Amino acid sequence: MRKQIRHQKRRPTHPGEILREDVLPALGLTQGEVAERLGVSRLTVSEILHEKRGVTADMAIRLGRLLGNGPGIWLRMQQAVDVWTLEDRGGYEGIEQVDAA
Amino acid sequence: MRKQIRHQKRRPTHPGEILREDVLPALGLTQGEVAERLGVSRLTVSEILHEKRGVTADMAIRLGRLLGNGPGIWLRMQQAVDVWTLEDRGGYEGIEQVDAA
DNA sequence: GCAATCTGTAATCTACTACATTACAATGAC
DNA sequence: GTCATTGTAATGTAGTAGATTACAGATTGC
Repeated sequence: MRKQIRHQKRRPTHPGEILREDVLPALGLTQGEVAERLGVSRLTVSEILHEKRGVTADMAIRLGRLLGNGPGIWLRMQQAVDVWTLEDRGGYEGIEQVDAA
Repeated sequence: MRKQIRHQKRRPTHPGEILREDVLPALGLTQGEVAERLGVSRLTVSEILHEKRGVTADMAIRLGRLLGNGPGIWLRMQQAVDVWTLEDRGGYEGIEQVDAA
């Protein structure tokens, strides 16, 4: 268990989960084929699918092109994970809000 | 001049510009004071203000706490700059959209 | 059963970038 | 003129994405 002071209890969905469970199965392509089309290595695809890496802006653009939906969805999902992870880790308690003059 | 095939012509506003031109002046704090409150070095603040660096998720959280508006605004702005920069640089022309099976 | 394909993953190396610290010169306020 | 503030260079650390290579464990076709 971890502290949950003022942020979401559950970690938001990692984009890799969507890719792994929904997107890729619907495409009928192997990881290697997807990697080739994206212009990245198979390892890169595999690690994203297993949530070992984040989706960078570069990867989001590639995914957006491949899937035709633009980079936004993937970036927003990744961002949510990033923020959650950092806030969960803590270290921001000392930052006090300033009152706008 | 640069190519502009199918994306925005102008680079989106860097979060540093907003911080530099609107937010910080309204606060009446020096860069050093802001840095101290954020828990980062003065150099970090200065370089963000001058758009020499991006706003990371960590910095967005810090700014969001300091200003009371959460990390979202800063992250979205940074994201827009990142995507624009990468697309402007090019290298994605080879990626063809797949038709969802 | 056997061979080929696909997948997970480890190891290694490179590159980039954020960040801290220190230092110094230029600017500005008083 | 003095002091605070700022821009910036130099240097070092750390984290992470990415490529490549290699190998072991499925899975599938025949």
